[in-house]
Amino acid sequence: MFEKLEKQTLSGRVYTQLQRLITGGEWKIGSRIPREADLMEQLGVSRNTLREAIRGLVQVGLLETRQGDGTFVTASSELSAILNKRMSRSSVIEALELQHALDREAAALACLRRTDEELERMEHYSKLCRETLDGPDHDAYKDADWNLHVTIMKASRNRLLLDLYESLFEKLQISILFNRFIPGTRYDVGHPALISAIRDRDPERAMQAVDDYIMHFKAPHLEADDPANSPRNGE
Amino acid sequence: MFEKLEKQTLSGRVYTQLQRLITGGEWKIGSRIPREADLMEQLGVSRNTLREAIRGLVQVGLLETRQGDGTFVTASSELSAILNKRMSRSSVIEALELQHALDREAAALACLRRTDEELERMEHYSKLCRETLDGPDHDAYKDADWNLHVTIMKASRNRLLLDLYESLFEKLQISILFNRFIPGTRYDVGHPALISAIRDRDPERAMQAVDDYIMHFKAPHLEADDPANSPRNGE
DNA sequence: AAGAACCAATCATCCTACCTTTAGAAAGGA
DNA sequence: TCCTTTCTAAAGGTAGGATGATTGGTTCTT
Repeated sequence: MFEKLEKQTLSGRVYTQLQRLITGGEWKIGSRIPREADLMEQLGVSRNTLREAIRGLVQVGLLETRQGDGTFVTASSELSAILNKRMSRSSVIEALELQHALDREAAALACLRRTDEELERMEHYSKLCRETLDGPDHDAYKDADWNLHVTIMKASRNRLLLDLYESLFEKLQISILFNRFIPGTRYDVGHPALISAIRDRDPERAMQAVDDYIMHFKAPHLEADDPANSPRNGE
Repeated sequence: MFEKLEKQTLSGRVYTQLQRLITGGEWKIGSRIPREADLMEQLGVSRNTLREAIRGLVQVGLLETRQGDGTFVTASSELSAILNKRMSRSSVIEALELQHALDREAAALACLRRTDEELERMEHYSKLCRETLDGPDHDAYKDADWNLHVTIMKASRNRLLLDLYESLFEKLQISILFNRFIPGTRYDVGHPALISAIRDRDPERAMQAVDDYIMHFKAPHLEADDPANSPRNGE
């Protein structure tokens, strides 16, 4: 009969609006948001209402306030922010094992669902990896590697996997850099095998390829840090 | 030389205290927390400060306020609360694929890291599943099945996997129930094979067992709901 | 040029006041 | 007695002001 009318608190609506600005990219990560007085005026709400909304975004991890300085954007999605919080209590090993799980699933799904266009993009980034592996520009390799993985995630057609994966970003970057300087191994070794499997739509081989390169990443961390060896895994 | 002095805002500290009460279980899910006036007094802070903390917990998803009624506990961990928010926008298929990824990894790790005591618990729950599968008590089967999976997760010695898994609970329960009423298949089929593999510490067989039973769960959802068939996967 | 003192911007906290919603009690009518 | 309506107290929602604390930059002194 009637459409149900808005049933959210004012500060809740302000929260949503600000959140949209952040996730939508209007407010870039690292930038300072307008001061309280300006936002009060632009939004037409009182100081308390605005502050409650901002406090919510701070606790979720999207904003960070520094007294005497301003309020700054620190993350772009709630999931990624909370997962970051959670991740700070996790070991690199745990993150790697999660990556392993996600990579395997995505690789298998990508075999079934990938488009030719996506396959081309994978090959492009793989080529970039090869080219930058021994070069001086560490970031270039890192980016190419990351883009390759994300492309595979997207080809799996599962936003949930992709969102989780992107939230792992920071923790995994550490590992990528960490491993890059270990001599005697080429860490793009898994890429060609993986992409070839995805090209042939062969999930078994794809997962095997993932196993292989995750093993390489994991090995250096394992000696001193295997949870099986240190029962300090409590809360 | 000097211990670094507290560097958190007051409302931030209040947030942490309240959060501990929730995650610690002092404040049960569904219960109403003391009213603002009482908390102000007990914590020794002003209403604004308290409200900012509460607002934070509301946005994270741990609390829910109802004007004129009170404030109630709705979840017990930040990750699970946010993941629930996120999950409500996901299909059952996406959740199942994430479960697949987590189950596989946990099964493989459990092969390496399980204790004999954990193996016994798995066998216990598996037995419970068999006994309750055809019985009238749906919840008993659901619980046994869930406990079995969680035991495997714990045996993997990776808190991160376990936390994510527990956050999937609600969405996956739907699927478990959904599948239980499809005739002609016994859905505990995968359990014996999985546990046998974990007993023998054989990751390959364990993962194969996971593949098998997830396939069963997934099949009924697939016909109408394969993301590969419907390109409505955007945001 | 280096250091100290100052100042303006900004968030943090607290306070009081009033409004809106809700649940439940009280009153009234059938 | 039972149902409906009305009233009321309690709880959270919103508002605006006053003051304190921190930070970054500027200006002044040496």
